[in-house]
Amino acid sequence: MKIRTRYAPSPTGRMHVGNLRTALYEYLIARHEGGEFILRIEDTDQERFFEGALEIIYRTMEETGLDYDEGPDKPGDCGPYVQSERVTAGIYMEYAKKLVETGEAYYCFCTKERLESLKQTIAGKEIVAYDKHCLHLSKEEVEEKLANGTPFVIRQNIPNEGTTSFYDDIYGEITVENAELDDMILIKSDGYPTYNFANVVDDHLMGITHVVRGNEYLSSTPKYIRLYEAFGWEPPVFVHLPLITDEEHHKLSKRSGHSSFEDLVEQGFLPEAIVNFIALLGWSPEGTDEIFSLKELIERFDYKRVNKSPAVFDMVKLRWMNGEYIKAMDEAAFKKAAESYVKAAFAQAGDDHVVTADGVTLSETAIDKILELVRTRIEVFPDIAEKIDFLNKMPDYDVEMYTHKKMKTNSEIALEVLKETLPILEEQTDYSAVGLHDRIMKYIEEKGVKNGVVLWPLRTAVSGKQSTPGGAFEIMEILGKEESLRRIRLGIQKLEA
RNA sequence: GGCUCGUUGGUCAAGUGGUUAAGACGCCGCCCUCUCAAGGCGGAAUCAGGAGUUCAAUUCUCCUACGAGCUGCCA
Repeated sequence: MKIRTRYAPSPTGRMHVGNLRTALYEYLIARHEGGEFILRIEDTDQERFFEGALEIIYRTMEETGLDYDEGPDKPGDCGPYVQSERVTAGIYMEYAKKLVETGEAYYCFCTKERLESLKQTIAGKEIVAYDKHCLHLSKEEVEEKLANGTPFVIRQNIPNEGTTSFYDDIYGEITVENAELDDMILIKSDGYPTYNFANVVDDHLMGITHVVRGNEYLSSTPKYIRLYEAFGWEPPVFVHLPLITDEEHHKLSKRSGHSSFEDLVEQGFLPEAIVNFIALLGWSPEGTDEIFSLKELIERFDYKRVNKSPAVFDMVKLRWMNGEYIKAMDEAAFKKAAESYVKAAFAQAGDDHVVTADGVTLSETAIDKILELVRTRIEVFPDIAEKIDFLNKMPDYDVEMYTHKKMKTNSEIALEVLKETLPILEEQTDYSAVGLHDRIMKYIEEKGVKNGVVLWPLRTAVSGKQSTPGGAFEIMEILGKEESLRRIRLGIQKLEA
């Protein structure tokens, strides 16, 4: 049988990484076997509906590469793919009534007040266990209330004896006492189905073979099983996924600031890296590889290897992985993605140049050099700003910086070196890194000192920073002759003061 | 409270009735080197606790502890 999985988000906001991982695994399970993957929108809660959330879902699926075979915007044989439209079509009410007819469900007219009176507080939590009050209404009473328009819900009728079991492909056999199962609402008083009911009906009607979802549904799955049985339907394969938590081992929440795909993209992460990273949260492949494209994930994904225990979302490792993706990008793609961050680090920017706060115009080729230098030094694009701030504006630095034990320099030596190299650099016309290198190395050789003795002061003078992407030559090449000399003279001034 | 699930280094994790208990991130050190990265090499660090089964338990069983989820006319 062909595998069919579905991703069924509700449009309530940004896409949570837990949901994204569920979508990913559903996609992978289907694609690995050459099966089908569909998108269904579960918008049965009108109150939580969020304008624009649908677009977020479409865009996220697109950016992550999770292409689906059927969905609201990809008609198939099981439409409509939006639950509110299915409500209009009367699908859920029809199935709910079938259950009422067979005694598997019943109308409930209980008021909010009565339900409230059933509420009890246990261990600080309010708990309602419905008492099947309306199950005992006579047929006539029900007809009458229905006829005079009394608001109602339809509840599932679960017996108080016996047990219900099911097999989860990850967690194994799970059994629950029926008495533990509340008579959950199938159809709400507004005529909309609850998630629980719509999910079962749609999964069956849409031919879903593998239901993949978060761990939080594990304990309510027996109720779903009873629904399948009540309808006489074959339950699907269940694949429950472990939770993704924050560093404190709590369910990843919006407060963490990186709970959604969109948050992560805003922070400069690449969709490919995010997908790769979350694929490894709760699943691991055979072997020790960790960097996988979506295509490779499809080939290697075996859901039987999914873990049972929760996984902490580790930003540090995500950052590392993103850095790996940055390093692996081809030049053009990297430039496209990083250029705007480089330009933003300067006072002014044009199409093919940039002007520093110190008034120096840097050409397109200088920008390309910067891009190259920065590439292996960042994990996320916003890191660029801090790395190159000194190019935009010469920082005010302490002369102490010229003293470096390992480089065997101090203020006196630095002053001497700067004074000696200044005329050489004034004469020098070739300001390419190679040209500068050759000329200065010649000087170092003549002087008979270690490289650091000369290069540390030069780099310091030209950058004013303890560490920089690239060395003295690269920086001078980018800055150009005039600005480089200006900075060196500034250094001499500082050292003489 | 009840029910369900989980627990291998700080984190992601492999793994098995007998292993020197993989690998990755991070951390530390060394090499390279004009700084910082990158790259290379190496190091520290793990089977929650207690019983039981067994010649042998990280692995199987039970208990405890801890954590999480559910207990909504949310999904």
